Amino acid sequence: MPPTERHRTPMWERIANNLRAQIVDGTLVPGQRLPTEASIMARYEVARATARQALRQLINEGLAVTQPPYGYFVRRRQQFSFQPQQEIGAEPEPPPPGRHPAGFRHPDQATEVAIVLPPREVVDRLRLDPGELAAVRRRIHRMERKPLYLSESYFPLAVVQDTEIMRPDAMSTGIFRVLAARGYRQNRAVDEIFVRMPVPDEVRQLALEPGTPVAYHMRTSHTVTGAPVCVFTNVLPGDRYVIRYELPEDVEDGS
Amino acid sequence: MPPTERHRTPMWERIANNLRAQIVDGTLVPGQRLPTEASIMARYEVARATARQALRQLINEGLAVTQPPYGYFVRRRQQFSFQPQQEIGAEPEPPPPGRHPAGFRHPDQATEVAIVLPPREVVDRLRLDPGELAAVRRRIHRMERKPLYLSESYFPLAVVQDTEIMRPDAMSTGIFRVLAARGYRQNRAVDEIFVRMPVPDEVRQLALEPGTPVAYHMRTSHTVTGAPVCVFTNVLPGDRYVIRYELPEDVEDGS
DNA sequence: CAGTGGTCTAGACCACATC
DNA sequence: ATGTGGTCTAGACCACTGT
Repeated sequence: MPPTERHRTPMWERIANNLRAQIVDGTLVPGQRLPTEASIMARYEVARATARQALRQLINEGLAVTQPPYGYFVRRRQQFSFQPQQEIGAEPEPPPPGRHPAGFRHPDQATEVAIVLPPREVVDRLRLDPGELAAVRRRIHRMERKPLYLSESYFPLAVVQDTEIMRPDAMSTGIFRVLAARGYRQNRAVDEIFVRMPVPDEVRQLALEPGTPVAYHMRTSHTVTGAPVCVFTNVLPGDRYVIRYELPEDVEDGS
Repeated sequence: MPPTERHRTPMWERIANNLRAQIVDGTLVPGQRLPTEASIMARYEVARATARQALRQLINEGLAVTQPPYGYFVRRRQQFSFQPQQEIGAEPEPPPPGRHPAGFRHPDQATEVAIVLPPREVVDRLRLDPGELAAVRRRIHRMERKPLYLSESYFPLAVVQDTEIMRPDAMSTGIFRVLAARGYRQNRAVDEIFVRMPVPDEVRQLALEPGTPVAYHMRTSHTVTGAPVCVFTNVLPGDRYVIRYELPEDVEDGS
C-alpha cells in the first residue's frame, strides 16, 4: 500500500465490511459462493494473506464457511427449537427437538454410561466431595446420521448404584420414576445457560463449523429437602438450536 | 518444514494444542501472560505467521486475549447471573443482574427511544405488516461505566402512541402497568434464546473481545386474546452472563 | 531506545476435486 | 492440467508502550 494513504481501518477489515454488507442486504444469499481469494486479490490489489484475513473474519463471525477446494460460501442457517421440559416430573432427557423441517425422519441417539470424575461445574452443583466419583449417561443425539447435540446426565454414585440408570440400554420407565422409587423425589430445578465457544472435542463430535458458538444448558434437580439429585447438561450448537421457554400463565395483575 | 515429515496436523494446531493444554490443566492461569510470538518462533522454529495462527486459534476459542503491546494473556472470566423475570406481570426490563462481586456499586443505563423498521425476527413476532413501523426503547446497561448488556423493547405503534413509554426518561409506573391501563393485558409469554457471534456493532457497543459469543434473549408477550403486545430483547455477552431459570415447583408426580 | 503485536507483501508447496 | 483453499516462509513497516 502506498504510504500516501493513512489506513485508519485495515484493508482486510474494509474488504470484510464490503462482503458482510452484501450478505446482510441479501445481495449474497445463503449458499451462494463468495469471491475467491484470487479474485479478491485482483479486485482490491492486495496480497493473498490480506484477502484470506478478510474471508477469515466472515468465518469467525459465523457468516461464511469454506469448503475446499470449492471456495467460500455464505453460510446457510436452519435452527430447530429446543424446548426444555418445564414440568419437573416429566422425563428430563428432552425428546427430539420440537420442530423439524419436513423430510426429517427418525431421531437417533448413541448412549454410553461411565463412572467419572465430573467437571468442576457439576461437582459444585451436586455438592460432591473433592475426588468423589459420579455416574454419567452420555448421549449424542443425531438426526439422519448428522449430530445435533450432546447431552449428559450426572448422578452421585449413591443415588444410582444398582439401578437401571447404570445400563446404557433399557430406560423404559424413565429416570424420574426410577429415582422417585428410591426415595429421591425431585420438586425443584434450576436451569442455567452458558454461552461459549466449543472446545475442540465438541467441534469434532458435533462437526461444528468455525464461528459456531454453543449453548451449554445445565439443569440441576433437587429433592424436597434441597439435596441435589442429578445434573443434566446439553451442548446445543448455536447454528442448529433456539432454546425456547413458555412462561407460565399469570392470573393476577402483578403490579 | 522438511519434506521428511508428513504433517498430519498442521504445526500451528499442534502449538495451539500445547498452549491450550497448559491453560486447561492450570499450568497457565487466567491473567497470566502467554509466550510471545517471538519466543514461539524460536521454541518451535516456525515463521511468525505460524506462531500468530496458533495464538489466533486460542483467541477464537475464547481462551486468550491480546493486549498490544503487552502480549497475549490467558483470558479472565467472571460471569453474572441473568435471571429473566418469570412472572409475566413483573417489570419486564430485568433489574440489575442477580449476583455481583463485592465492590460493584450502582448500575447505570442509557436509554433512547426511536420509531424504526424493526428487524425481521421482531416483525414476525409482533405480526407487523411489511414496512410497518414500531416503537423501540433501547438501553445499554452498564456497571461502573463498563457495558454489560444491551436491551431493546419493541411495541407496535398503535399500542404505545401517546404513552409514557415513548419518553426515554420517567418510566416510574412500569411498562406492564401502562399497557394494562390501555387494555393490553399480558398473560402469556415465550422466551427464545439464540446463540450466535456478535455483529460488529454489538462488538463495539459492548467492547467484546474476539471469540466472545452472545446470547440473544427474546421475549414475546401476548394478551389473553393471543395478540402480541411487545417484544423484549437482550444481547448478553457469553463472557459476562449466565442465563438462569428457576423451574416452578411441581406438586404432583409427573409420571 | 527496544520490545510488543498489527498489518501487509511476495513468494512457495501441498491436497483435493474437477475438467 | 487447472483452480481451489491450507499451510508456511522470510521478510517489511507501523503504532504503541516502557526504559
